[in-house]
Amino acid sequence: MNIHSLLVSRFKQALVEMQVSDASAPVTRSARPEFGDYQFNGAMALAKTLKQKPRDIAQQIVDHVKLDDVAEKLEIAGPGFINIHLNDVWLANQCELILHDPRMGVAAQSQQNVVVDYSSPNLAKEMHVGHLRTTIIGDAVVKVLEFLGHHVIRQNHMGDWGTQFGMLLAHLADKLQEEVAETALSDLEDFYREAKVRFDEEEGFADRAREYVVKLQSGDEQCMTLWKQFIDISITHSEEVYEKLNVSLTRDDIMGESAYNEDLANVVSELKEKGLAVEDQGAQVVFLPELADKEGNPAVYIVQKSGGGYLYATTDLAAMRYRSGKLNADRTLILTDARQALHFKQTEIVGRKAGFMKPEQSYEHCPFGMMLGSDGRPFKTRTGGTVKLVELLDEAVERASKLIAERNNELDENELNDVARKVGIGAVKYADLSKNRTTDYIFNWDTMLSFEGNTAPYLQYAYTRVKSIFRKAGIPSTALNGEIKLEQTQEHGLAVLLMQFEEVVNVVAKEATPHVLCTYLYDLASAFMSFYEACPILKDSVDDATRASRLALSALVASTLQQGLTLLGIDTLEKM
RNA sequence: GCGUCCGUAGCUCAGCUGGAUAGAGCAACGGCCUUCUAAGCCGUGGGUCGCAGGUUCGAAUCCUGCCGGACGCGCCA
Repeated sequence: MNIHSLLVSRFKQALVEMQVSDASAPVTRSARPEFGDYQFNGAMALAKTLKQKPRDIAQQIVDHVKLDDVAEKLEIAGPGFINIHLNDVWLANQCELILHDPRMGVAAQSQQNVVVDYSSPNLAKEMHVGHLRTTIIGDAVVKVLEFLGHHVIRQNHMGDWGTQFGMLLAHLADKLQEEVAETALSDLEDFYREAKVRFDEEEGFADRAREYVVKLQSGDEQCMTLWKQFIDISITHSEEVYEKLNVSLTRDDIMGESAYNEDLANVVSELKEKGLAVEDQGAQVVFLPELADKEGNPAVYIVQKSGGGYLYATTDLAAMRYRSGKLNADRTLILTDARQALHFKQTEIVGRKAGFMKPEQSYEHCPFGMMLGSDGRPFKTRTGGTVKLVELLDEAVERASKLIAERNNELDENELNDVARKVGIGAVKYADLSKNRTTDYIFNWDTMLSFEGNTAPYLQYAYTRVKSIFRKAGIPSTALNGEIKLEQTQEHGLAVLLMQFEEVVNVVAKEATPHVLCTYLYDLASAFMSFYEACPILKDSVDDATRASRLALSALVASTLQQGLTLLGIDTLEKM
C-alpha cells in the first residue's frame, strides 16, 4: 500500500468534483506530529485562481474528499493546510495485511530492461577507496531494481585496455623470466610503480612499451597471452574485494573496454557516413553546436586521434550501441564520478544523433563526488599513497571484532568472527551509502568505521533486539496471527513508517539514490528503539492481545529492516 | 574565459518538483541498566541555511548578481 499515492488520488478526485481538476494535489508528510501524518497543501495555491479565501477552499476540499476509511480526522490549520491524521484501525489493518508478505506489500512494477554500469575498476591497479562509491551504490541500485521486478543487466566496464598496458606487459614479460605471474602480480600497486619507474628512467624500455601497445592492438598472440594472464590475475584481485564487500558482481558481468575494441572502427566510420564526424587537425571529431560557448564555437568531441587511435569516447559510444541493440536496455544507468559528467552528456548527444539508441531509451549518468582527505585535498595516506580497499575492509572487521570482545559477550569464536565481519563491512558500506552528495566527500577512518548513531550497526542492532524478543518469547515470527492495535503514539508512528517502505524503494529505483533508503531505515530503527523503551512486550503486566499486537509490529519492523538492509547489501544477524 | 556541481550547528551530513517553529549523528552537558541486549533511550545547549536582490500568500528550496570552493572544457580515462 502506498499511502501517498492513495491520498493524492483521493484529493484529485475531490478537486475534480469541485471542477478544478487541472490543479495538482500536493500531499506531503507532516513535519511535526501535531500536524498529523500527512498534509495537503493545495488550498493556498487555489486561492488566487478561485478568488476565494484559502481556508474556505480548504473547507470545501475537506467536504468533498473521501477519506472516511483512511483518516481519523482532517484539520484545517494555519493559512489553509489540511492536516491528515490517519485512522489507527485502518493503519493496523494495513499492517496485518503485510504481516506475512515477504515483499512487505511492495508491488512489482512493469518490467524494464535496465543496464547498470558500475564498479568498473582499472585493472592496471589495485582497487582503492575511491572505487567504493560506484561499487556499493551500483550494487544497491541493482538490488532495488531487481526487487521491484526489473530485469537488470550488470555491466562491469573494467579498464582492461589502453596504452598503459604496453608498459605493464613489457615489465611482466621481463619478470616472467624469474617468477610466475601470480607472484609478480601479487601487489598491483608495486608492480605498476616498478613499471612506471622503468618507463621513465630505463633506456629503451619506453620504446619496448610502445611496441607492446602496437602488438596488443594488432592481436599478437604472445602479447595477448601475457595480457590475458595479467587481466585474469587482476580480476581475481577485484573478486577478492567483491567477496569481502558482499557485492553481487561476477565474471559474467564483466564487459571491459577491450570487448568493444573490434567495433571502434565501425563506430567512427558510421559517424563519418552520417556526416557527424569530420576531420579536424588530423583527428576525427564531432562538433556539438548545442554545447557552444558564447561566441558560438561548438564543443568538440574527439572520436579518433590524429594517429588513428581510439579514445574512451569511441568505446562509450560502442557500449551505448551494444546496450541499446543487443541488450535492449530501456534504461542505462552509469555510475561514475562527477568529473565525467560533460563526457557522458556529449556522448548522449552524439549517440542519439547517430541513432545508436532509440529515443525512448534513457541514458542516465549518475555522478558522485570524489573523496577528499580531512584537509579538503585529494585523499592520500600518510605516506602519500592511496588506501587499498582490502586494507580498509580488514581494518573495519578488526575494529568491530575488538569492540565486540570488549562487550564481553557470550558469543563463541565462530559467532564472533561472523558478527565482526557483518558489522565491520556493514559500517563501511553504510557510511558511503548513506550520503548522496554529488559533491566531494571527506574520507575519515573514524566516521567510516563508526558503530554508533546513524550507522549500519545501529540498524543491525535494532534487528537483533527484535530477534531476541522472539527467542525469549519462544515463538517464531511466522507463527503470528494476532491482530494489531495501535494505542501508543510510538505504535502509531511505527505503523505509518512501515507503510512508507514502498514509496521509498520506488524513489531509490527512480533516482539511483540509496541514501533515501538509509534515511528511511534509520528513521524506522529509531522509531522502533523508542517503541521498545516505551512499550513493553513480554512483561507480565502486558495483556495477551497487546503482547500479540506488539510482537506483530516488531516482526514487521524486523522484516522491513532485513529487506531494506538486504537491498543495501548489508547483512543482518541474530545476535550481536 | 566558458561550463557543471556545491556552500545548512564546532565536525560529518539530511532536507531542495516552495509550505507551518530548518532536522539527524558525532562532539559538549544532564538524567536512565536487580525488569524484553546501554552498539540503546530521554533531555539541554548549539543556526544571519555564503552574501545581496527578485518572484510568491509563503523561499534553505525557484530566478539574477556577487563572494568562496571543487571539478571539467581537442587528441588520458
